[in-house]
Amino acid sequence: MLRLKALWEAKFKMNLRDLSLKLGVSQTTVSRALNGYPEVSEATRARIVAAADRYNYQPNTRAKSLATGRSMAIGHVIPLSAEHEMVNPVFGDFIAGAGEAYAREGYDMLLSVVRQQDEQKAYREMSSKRSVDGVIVHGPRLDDPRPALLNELSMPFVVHGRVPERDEDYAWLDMDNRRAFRRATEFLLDLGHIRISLINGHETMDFARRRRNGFNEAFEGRGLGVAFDLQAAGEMTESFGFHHAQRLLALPNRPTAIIVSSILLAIGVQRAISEAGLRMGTDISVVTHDDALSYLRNGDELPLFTATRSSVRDAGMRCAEMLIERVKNPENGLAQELWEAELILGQSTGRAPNSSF
Amino acid sequence: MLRLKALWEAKFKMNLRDLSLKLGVSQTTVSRALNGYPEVSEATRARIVAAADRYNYQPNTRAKSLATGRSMAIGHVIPLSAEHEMVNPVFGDFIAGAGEAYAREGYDMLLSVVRQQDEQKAYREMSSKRSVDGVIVHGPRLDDPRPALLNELSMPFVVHGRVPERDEDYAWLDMDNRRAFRRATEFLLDLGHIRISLINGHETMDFARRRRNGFNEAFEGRGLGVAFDLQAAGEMTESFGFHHAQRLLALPNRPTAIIVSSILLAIGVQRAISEAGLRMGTDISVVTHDDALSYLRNGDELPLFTATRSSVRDAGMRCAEMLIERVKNPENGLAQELWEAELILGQSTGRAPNSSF
DNA sequence: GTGAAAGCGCTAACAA
DNA sequence: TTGTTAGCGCTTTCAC
Repeated sequence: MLRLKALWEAKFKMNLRDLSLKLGVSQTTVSRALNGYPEVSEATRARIVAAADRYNYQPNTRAKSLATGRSMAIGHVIPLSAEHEMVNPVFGDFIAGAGEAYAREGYDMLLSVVRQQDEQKAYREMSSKRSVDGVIVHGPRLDDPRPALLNELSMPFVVHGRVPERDEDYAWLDMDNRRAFRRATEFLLDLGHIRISLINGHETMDFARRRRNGFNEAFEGRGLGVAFDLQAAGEMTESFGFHHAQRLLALPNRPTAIIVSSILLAIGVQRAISEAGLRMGTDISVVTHDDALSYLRNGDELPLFTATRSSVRDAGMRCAEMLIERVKNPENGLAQELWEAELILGQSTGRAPNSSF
Repeated sequence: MLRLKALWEAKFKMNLRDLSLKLGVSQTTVSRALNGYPEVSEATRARIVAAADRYNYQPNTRAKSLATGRSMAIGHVIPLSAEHEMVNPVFGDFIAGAGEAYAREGYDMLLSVVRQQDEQKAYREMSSKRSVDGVIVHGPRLDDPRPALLNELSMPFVVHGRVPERDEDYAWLDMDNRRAFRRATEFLLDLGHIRISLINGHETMDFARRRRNGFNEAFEGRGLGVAFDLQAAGEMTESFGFHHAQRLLALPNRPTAIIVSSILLAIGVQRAISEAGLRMGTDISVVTHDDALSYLRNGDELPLFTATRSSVRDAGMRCAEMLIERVKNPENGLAQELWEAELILGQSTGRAPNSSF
């Protein structure tokens, strides 16, 4: 049994010392060879690389980061929606993209899911425990304390989104939500819709404010008054979408189009429309956020709006790249990128039922 | 500038040595006091704890795990759907639950998002780089090589779900998918539905097989033939749900009820129903998987089926607890838990339009 | 081009 | 009850 263990250890739990002993060179040389330092003869390097690979040697990350002072990990603090205790579904897509960048660059991804009241503590801990080299900030809010906190902690970070009224002194990547919602609204106005409703998330979230601004701008740009009675903001849940859509559909002068700000809201809205016996795309147009990729693969036209699953994924990858860049070269300037939202308006966004087109 | 940095370091980058020097005791004593060892006088412990807290001292995790040999981190390897390059949306909920358990127990959560072909490499790396103490296995498949691999690597693990035909020699937690789908189908049969369709995920995924088995058992239990023409399995995407539902609805003898196996499929199905001008719950019943919590908070009846978002969250928490337990006491037996699915059938699952009820 | 030795920040025998 | 000391596995001067 003990022999078996020893054998097994010999095969798998190889460390730098073991390897250097086996090769008859010093640990230093092995380390240098494997880390691509130039002062190793090509012959030795080749021998070492071959052995490392033959014995399946991988450096112990904990030892490595203790020695280098870099943890080679990036932290993500995921806020749990307060009322709802659930994670925003776009998060999975963001992570998929970020994960790809981390894998490529040799970073680990550390996740911490916390309630909002524990958020600051989570960042402080990541900092004082030295568990990450940088963090991605998700879901910036009005008066968000995080950029200041992270600067105080000297923790490199990139914000996915922007803090309202404040986008000077930190690195961020954001979709142009205002522009996207303006374009979508204009598209519906062009089709002859006038009674257009917006079902949005709470405006403590930056993107929700920007989306409403874009929506309003479309009306103002046409010299039309904004129908404030058709705007709503709430929890981005199926239930809110369902109930609010029911309310809208029961209106004497109900909207002919609805712009929906999130996927969960959209599910509820769809259900309300279907239960009311209305046809999407005929009786009522719905512009929403969709699983674009799966439609695109089928060559379909999309019932689509703003940050689609695949663009969130791309954003995740880019945020990760920006942060890694920042961690490696802290002296470089702050990258700030505003992305054009993918916007393909199709099938479910038909004409207004009584438009003159 | 250098002075500022020193000041700052003094305030935040406190380490064990600094703290012990400041207190005039040895590092050992500080370590012992902070880690709750009994052989420290209460007076010293109190002083030390107070100072730690005053200077915001947190042990460096990398150093700690190098010294202890435990990394205090759990790994999750998230498979990216091959065709689709997206993360399954239930994943966010699972993570939320798991994250809570990790936070409570002082573990970090390490995520690695990989394409299926790189999956084994990801596990091997986690093992050889010593970055985690254990892993959660997601989405077990037919002939899944992971349990064997992880056993070979002596890496503690818990499977969320089960590997088909094989549930003896590893720890797992699964929803009783078979039973849940049988109950849901029976419920529809009781309401007078006969033409019931199942839109399922690919049967390489264990839960999909079990769900179909449950569905079929309900028919068999009533002495009814199973309508195989109404069963479909495909990618769990909105697009597949949409197109397949369109096909079903165009049938001369179209189903009066549809059981849908995932949230993305359901969105597509809803859209097809709405575009066809049919009413959910009146013309056609849909049994699906939903954002239960947001409805429950409103005291609504649920249009609900099997692993709801909140039960996935609970499963995540329990899997994490099982794994932590296993990491701490490897000699204990393998925990295996089969959970009853939450199942509240409501509003959208009305009677068959021409049933005799 | 290679190696010896110190040290990253912590824990855990072993002594006292 | 407290302190001394020797690592954990790696990187990185510095000397050869």
